[in-house]
Amino acid sequence: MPDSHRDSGRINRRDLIIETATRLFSEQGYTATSVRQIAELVGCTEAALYYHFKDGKRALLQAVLECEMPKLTSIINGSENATSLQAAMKSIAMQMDVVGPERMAKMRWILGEFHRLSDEEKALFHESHLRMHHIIAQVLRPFVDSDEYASRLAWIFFAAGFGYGLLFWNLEMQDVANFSLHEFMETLIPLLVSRQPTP
Amino acid sequence: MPDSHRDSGRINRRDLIIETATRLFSEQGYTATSVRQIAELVGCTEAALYYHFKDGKRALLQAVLECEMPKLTSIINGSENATSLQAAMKSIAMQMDVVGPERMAKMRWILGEFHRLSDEEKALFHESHLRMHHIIAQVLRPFVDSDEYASRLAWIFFAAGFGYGLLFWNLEMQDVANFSLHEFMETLIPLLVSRQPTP
DNA sequence: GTCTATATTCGGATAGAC
DNA sequence: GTCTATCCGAATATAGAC
Repeated sequence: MPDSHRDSGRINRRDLIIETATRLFSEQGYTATSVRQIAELVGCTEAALYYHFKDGKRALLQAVLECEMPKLTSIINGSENATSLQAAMKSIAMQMDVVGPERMAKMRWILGEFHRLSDEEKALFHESHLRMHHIIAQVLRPFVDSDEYASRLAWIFFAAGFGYGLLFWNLEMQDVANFSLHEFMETLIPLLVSRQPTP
Repeated sequence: MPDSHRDSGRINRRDLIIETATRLFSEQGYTATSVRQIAELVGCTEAALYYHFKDGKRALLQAVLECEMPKLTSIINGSENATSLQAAMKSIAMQMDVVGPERMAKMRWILGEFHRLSDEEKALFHESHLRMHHIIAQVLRPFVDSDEYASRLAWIFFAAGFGYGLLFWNLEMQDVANFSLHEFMETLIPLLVSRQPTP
């Protein structure tokens, strides 16, 4: 990977292309987005785009997938020093609200495109989500009896938050049902902290 | 809508087209699927397809969306006469396992395509999911103190199951993490039944 | 209802000049 | 690195014969 330096305050063209492609793929889907359209929005020609991504559209997809997968874990900021299970979960839930529509759009897109990705591309997400789960489990660990239970609780919390986001933000259920993320978490978290390992 | 009768055991061609389109849209996405390909699989020409759907591909999408939205609620079969909150949830969870990859694939596809649908098309799903939530809430209602709490619990249960399905089946986390739907529910349900309205 | 044939537009991709 | 010009295949859609 070549150094992606900035020249005089503007990000270089290659990065701009990736950025633009990410937006368009997320909004329209991979196949529905044409190289032509990306080039237009970037402000260059298709030929220029093929200079940066020799293998064409597919290489661009690759780059988009590899890019900005990192800060998924930033969701946990500040949760490390929570003093109770309840506080830890609340802290994570707060961060979830900040994820915002931008990242959610990309998530939604990948969800739809996932089964068509190659094994290597899939592995990227598996790794990223496992890391995410692992960090949540670590944050919860001090307040439960076993690693095993921390892991389960982390999956449940992850899945519930994920499901809420998709139902209410992605499928726009918020337009027809009154249940804010805050209310959701206010109801869920007390339930999740109510018990230790299997009764 | 004209009568979709069968002629001598075979479903009529219009229905066959919808069925085929549903499969292809789910697998490849709307834009990635060509009218040509649908016609080939159906075993007719594009022209024949345009006879059945005068407004072309978009009309086909419409038909696919309107079709088979019903039996979402069949998930609740047998849960009506549960004798405890725990039993009711378990019963619903069991049915979820039966939904199978076919419906899940369509769900996944719609999730990705949703934000590009028209308001009328979106309304179809809002209605369907609200009905789903409402039925779950009704099943849970006898075992909790208020309609309000039944509603919240139903959303949580819905979102958690939804999130599990997408994470483990759709994003194929089952390949890299050991957490079966059974284990998930075995852990979640006891937590959800542990308390009544806000403490 | 279904076909053949065709119009037309748009897609990804490349060659070669600058 | 970026452009102009171009190739070619595939897409949606329609006309008109049977």
